[in-house]
Amino acid sequence: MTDYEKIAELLYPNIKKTVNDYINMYPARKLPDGAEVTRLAPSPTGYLHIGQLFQCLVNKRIADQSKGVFYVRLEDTDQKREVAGAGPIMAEMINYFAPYTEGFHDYNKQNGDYGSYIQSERQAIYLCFAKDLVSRGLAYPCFCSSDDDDDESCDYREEQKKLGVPTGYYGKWAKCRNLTYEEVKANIDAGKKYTIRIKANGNGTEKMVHKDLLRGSIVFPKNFVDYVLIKSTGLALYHMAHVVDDTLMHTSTVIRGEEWLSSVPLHYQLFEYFGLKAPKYLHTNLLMTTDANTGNTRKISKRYDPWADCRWFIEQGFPKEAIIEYVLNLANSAFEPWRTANPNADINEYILKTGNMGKSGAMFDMVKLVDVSKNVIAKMKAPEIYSRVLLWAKKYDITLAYLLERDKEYAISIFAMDRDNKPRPRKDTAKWSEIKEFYSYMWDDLYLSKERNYDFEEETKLKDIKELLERYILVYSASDDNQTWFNKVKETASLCGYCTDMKEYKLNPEKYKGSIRTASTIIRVAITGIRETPDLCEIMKILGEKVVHARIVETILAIEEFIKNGIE
RNA sequence: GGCCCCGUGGUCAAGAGGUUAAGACAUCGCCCUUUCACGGCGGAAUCGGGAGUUCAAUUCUCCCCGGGGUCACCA
Repeated sequence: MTDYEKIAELLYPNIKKTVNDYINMYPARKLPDGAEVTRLAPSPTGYLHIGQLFQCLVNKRIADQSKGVFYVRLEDTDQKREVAGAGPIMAEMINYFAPYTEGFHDYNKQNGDYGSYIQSERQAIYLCFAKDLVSRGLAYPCFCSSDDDDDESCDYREEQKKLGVPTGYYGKWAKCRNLTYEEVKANIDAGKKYTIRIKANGNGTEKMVHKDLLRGSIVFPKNFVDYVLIKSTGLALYHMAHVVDDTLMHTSTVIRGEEWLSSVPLHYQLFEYFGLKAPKYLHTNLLMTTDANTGNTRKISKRYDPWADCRWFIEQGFPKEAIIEYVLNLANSAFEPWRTANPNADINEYILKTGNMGKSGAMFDMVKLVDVSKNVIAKMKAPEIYSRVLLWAKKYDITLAYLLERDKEYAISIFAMDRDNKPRPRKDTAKWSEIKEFYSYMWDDLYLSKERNYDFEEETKLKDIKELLERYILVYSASDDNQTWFNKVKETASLCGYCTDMKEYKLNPEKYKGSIRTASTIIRVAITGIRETPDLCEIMKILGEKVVHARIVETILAIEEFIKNGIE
C-alpha cells in the first residue's frame, strides 16, 4: 500500500465501491445516432431566473431536435443558500416551459434510470470518486480551514494580491499538498476538519485548448490551482458534481452560461485525472439589462429586476408561447426569420443551430417581447383567448374570472371583435392583465362602477354633442347591419352640420362643425367613455339596445348637468 | 490586477475580402381609415479606434479602447 492509498483508506474506510463500479452501474443510453443528451441543473436557491429559462430552452431544443434526452438535476449541495421548497417549484416552472420526463420533479418524485437526480443524495458517489483521486495522489486532504466556519483562515490571498500573482491555493501557499500519511493521521486524530483538494498539475504557463461548440478554440493556461472538490461537510462542489454526474448520466453536451467558461480548465483536468472523456461544451452568452439608475449594462438580477423571476411573466399574463419565442429569438437569431417563413408551425419544429447563436451578452428587450406576444395572441381565435384569459384570471383577477364565467358567449363575442371575422386581426393585446381595462366598457359592472370621465375632443362644444346624441338616439336601431348603421350615423352627422366626406372636409373645414370623424367620436365616447375602441358598430351590437340606449341617455343627462353649471 | 469571452443602427442582429451594409422591434413622416389597432409606403440611424496585409477591408493580423465574465468549502 502506498502512502496515498493509506490516506484514502484513513479518510474513507467505509467507501468500498470503486469508480468503475459506478461507471458499470450506469451503462450508456440506447439512443439513435446523433442524439444529444442535455440537462438543466438548477440549484434551489430561489425561483427560476429568466437566464435559466434561456439555458433551459436551448438545452431542450438541442435534445428534442436530435431525438435525444433533456433531463433535470437538482444541484443542492449548498445547504446554506438553499431556499426551502424552491426545488419543486423550479421543477414545475421548467416543466411548464420545457416539459421533461427524466429527472427531478420533487423530492419524492424522480423519473429515469440514471438517478438519483438530487445531488445531496449522491454524496457516496462523489466521495468514492474523491477517494480514488486521493489514493492515486491526485487529490489530498487539506486542513487549512479553521474549525467552525468555511472561511479559509490562511491569509495568503492578501499576500498574493500584494505580490501581483494569481490568487488561489497553489505553490508555496498549498501547505497541505504534500502531507505525509503520518501528518494526515495526526490531524485526523486531533479531530481537525478537512476539505479534499485537487492536486493541480499545471504550472501557470502550460497551455491547453478547449473547443467550444459556439466559440471555437479557446486557449487557457492549464489549471494550476488546487481547488476544493469536497467541502469539510463531505458534500461535493459543483466542479466535482459536474464531472461525476454528467459522466454517469451520460450528458453528451453541456450547455451552460458563459460564467462557467473560466472553470473549463479545472473540469478538463478532472476528466483527465479520471481517464474520462469530457462532454462537448457550449457556453452561451448572458442575458443583460440596462441599469435604470446608472445606465450601465449589467446582468439581470432578481434583486433589481422583478421580471428576472419567470413567474413575473406568468403573473402579467404573457402567454408562455410568447415568452418562449422571444427567449429563443434571443438565443438564436435565425429563429425570427424562421417564424416569419413558418407563421403557424409548431415551435418544436424549429431546428436550433448552435453555430449561429449569439456570442455577446444580449439585452433583454421588454418592448420586443410585447411585440412578439401581440403577434402570438393575434393568431388566437376568440374561444382560445377566452379559455386562456379565464385560466389566468382565476388565479390573478377573480373579478374578471367572474365576469367571464357569468356569460361565456358574451365574453367570447367581445374577444371576437375585429378578430375572428377580420382578415387581419387586431394586435393590441400583449398580456392577459390588459384585457379587463381594455374592454372595461363592455361590462356594465365595470363601466358603471367607474367614475365617468368622458374623453370628448377638446374643441367639441357640449351643446353640439347633446344635439347629435339626441338626434342619433331617435334613429338608432340595434338590428341595423354595419352599412345601415354607418349610413344613419352619416345622416345624423350631416343634419347636425358635420361633413361626411373627408376629402371635402379637408378642403373646406371652415364650412362645417367638424367631420364624420368628429361625429363618430362623439357617439363612441358617449357609449364607451373613451376615444379608442374596436369597431363601434360591433360594440353596440354586443352591448345590446338597452345598454346602448341607457348609456346615450346617461351621457345626455350628464352633459345637461355640465351646461347647467356653465361648462361649455 | 491576472486569465478568458465579446464588440455592425437605441435593441436583437444578417453579412465571413469587392454588397446601394439585409430583416425584425422601437422611432419619425405619409397613405388607408368612423377612433384605435392592423396593413401599405417612405425617412432617420450602425461596422469602437489605430496600424498593418491586399488593387480592395465591416470581413484577415496586431495593438489600443470599451463592455462582460471569472478569480469561494456558491452554483
